[in-house]
Amino acid sequence: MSSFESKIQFKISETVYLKNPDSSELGIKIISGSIDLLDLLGFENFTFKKLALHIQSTEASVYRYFESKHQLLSYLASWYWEWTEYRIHFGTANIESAEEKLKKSIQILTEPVQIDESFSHINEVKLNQILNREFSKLYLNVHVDKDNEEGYFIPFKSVVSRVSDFVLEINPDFKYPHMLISTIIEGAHHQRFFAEHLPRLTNTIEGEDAVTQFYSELVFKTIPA
Amino acid sequence: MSSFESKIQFKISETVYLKNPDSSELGIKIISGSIDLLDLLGFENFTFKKLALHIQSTEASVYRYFESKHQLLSYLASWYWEWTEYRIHFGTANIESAEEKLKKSIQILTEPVQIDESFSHINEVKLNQILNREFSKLYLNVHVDKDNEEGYFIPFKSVVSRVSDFVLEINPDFKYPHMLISTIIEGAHHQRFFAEHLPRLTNTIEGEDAVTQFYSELVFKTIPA
DNA sequence: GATATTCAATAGTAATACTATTATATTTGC
DNA sequence: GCAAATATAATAGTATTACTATTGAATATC
Repeated sequence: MSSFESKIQFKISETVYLKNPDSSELGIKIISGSIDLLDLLGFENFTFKKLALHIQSTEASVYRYFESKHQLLSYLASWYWEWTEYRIHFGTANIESAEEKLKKSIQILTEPVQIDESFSHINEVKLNQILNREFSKLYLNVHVDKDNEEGYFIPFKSVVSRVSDFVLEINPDFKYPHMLISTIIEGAHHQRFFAEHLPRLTNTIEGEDAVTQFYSELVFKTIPA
Repeated sequence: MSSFESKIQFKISETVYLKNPDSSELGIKIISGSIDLLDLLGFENFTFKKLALHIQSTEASVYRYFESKHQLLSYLASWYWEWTEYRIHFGTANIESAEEKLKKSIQILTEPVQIDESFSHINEVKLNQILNREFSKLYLNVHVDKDNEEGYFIPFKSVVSRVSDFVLEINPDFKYPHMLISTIIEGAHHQRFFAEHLPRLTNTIEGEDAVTQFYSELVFKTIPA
C-alpha cells in the first residue's frame, strides 16, 4: 500500500473508512474535494453526488471509500485531531513549565489555523472552518454510543486528555480538567462562528484575538486552588 | 384567536411558524407530539410523516403549521428561551446583589429543568433534553444569516444579554460578557450530553452537580478585574 | 342563505442516501 | 507467462425523505 505525496501520515482508525483514502489517487481526490465542498455547502447540503461531480468521479465510487457522509466527516475529524495532537506535541516539546505548555496548547486549540505545507492534499484552513461548524454534529446525535464504541472519538479524547494533564500539573487538585478543556475547545469553535454570523453572542476587540485572549484568561483564572 | 389550555403564553415570533400552533387543537398536538418524537428519534431521524402518524394526523396538515422541521425546532427553541428568560426574570426579582442574581441565573441555565405545571402540553424535561442535543444545529449551518435576519435567535440573544448585564454589574470593565455567558450556556448543554455518552470528555463527582458547580466557579473566578 | 375562508386529506414530485450488479483493470500464484 | 483471484469504478437502479399542488368538507361571515 503506497503512500501518496505526503511524508508524514497519521494512522487513522479503520473504523472510519471502508477503503483507506490515503491508498489511491481517487482516495486523495475524495479527501481534498470533500474539504472544498463541505466548507462551501455545509454538512446538510453536501452529498456524495455533488462530490463525485466535483472530482469527476461517480457516487458509487465514493461509496467504496466511505459508507456515509457521516463517516467521511468522521474521517476528516480524526485526521484533524491527530494533526492537532501532533502540533501540540511538537509545540510543547522542550518546554519545562506546565504553564507555558498549557498556554501554547490553548493557542493551538483556539487560534485560527495556518496552512501546513506538509500535507499537500489537505487545506487546513478550510478543514478548520469545517470543524468549527460541523464537529459537534458528529456527537450530538442518537448513534453517538455506537460511534463511540467504534472509536470515532479517540483522537479527540486524546487531545483533551493530553491538555488536561498540563492543567493537573499546575493544580493536581483541580476537579474538572476534562470539563474545562472540552469546554474551551468547543467554545472557541462556536465563538469563531458567532463572530462571523451572530456577533451579539460574542465580543470582538479591535486589534486583538479576543477568542484566544478570553479562553487563556478563563483557564488561568479558573485552575488555581 | 382562542388560547388553548394554558394561562401563561409567550409571544412567539410569526417568522417561526406558518400558522400559530397555539390557536388550534391540532397545533397543540403537533407541539407536544414533536417534543416526544424529537426527544426519542433526534432531529435527523425526525420526519413530519412520523410525527403525523404519532398524532394521528397527516404530513400535509403539519406543513400547514411549519414550513420545515427546521422551522418547527426553531419554534420549540424560541419557546424554550422565552420560558428561560421568564424564569430568570422571576428567579432574580427582589434580589439586590448582582452576585446573587448571577448565581441564580447560572443555576437556571445549567441545571437540569424540572417539570413546570403552567404549560400542560409542553414537557419541559424532554424539551430541555432536546435543546441540549439539538440547539446548536439551529445556528451551525449555512442559512444562519437568513434565519438571523428573520429573528430566529432573538429570544436566545435576549437571555445572553440579560445575564451578561449581571456580569457587568459586578465588573463593568469585564471585556467578554457575551462570550462568557454564551460559552457557559452551550457548554453546559454539551457537558450534560457528555456525561451521558462521552464521560471521558467531562468530570462527574459523586453526590454533586458537577456541571453547575464547575460553571459557577468558572464564572466567578473569571469576572473579577 | 350565499360567499368567503379555513381546514386537513389525498396524491403527488424532486432530491437524497444508499445498494446491486457488472465490465474492466490489476495483482497473485504457480 | 498465463489463468485465477481480487480490486476497481461505472451503470443503473431502490427506498426514503422533504416538500407541494389540489380538492372536498367544515366553519365563519356578511
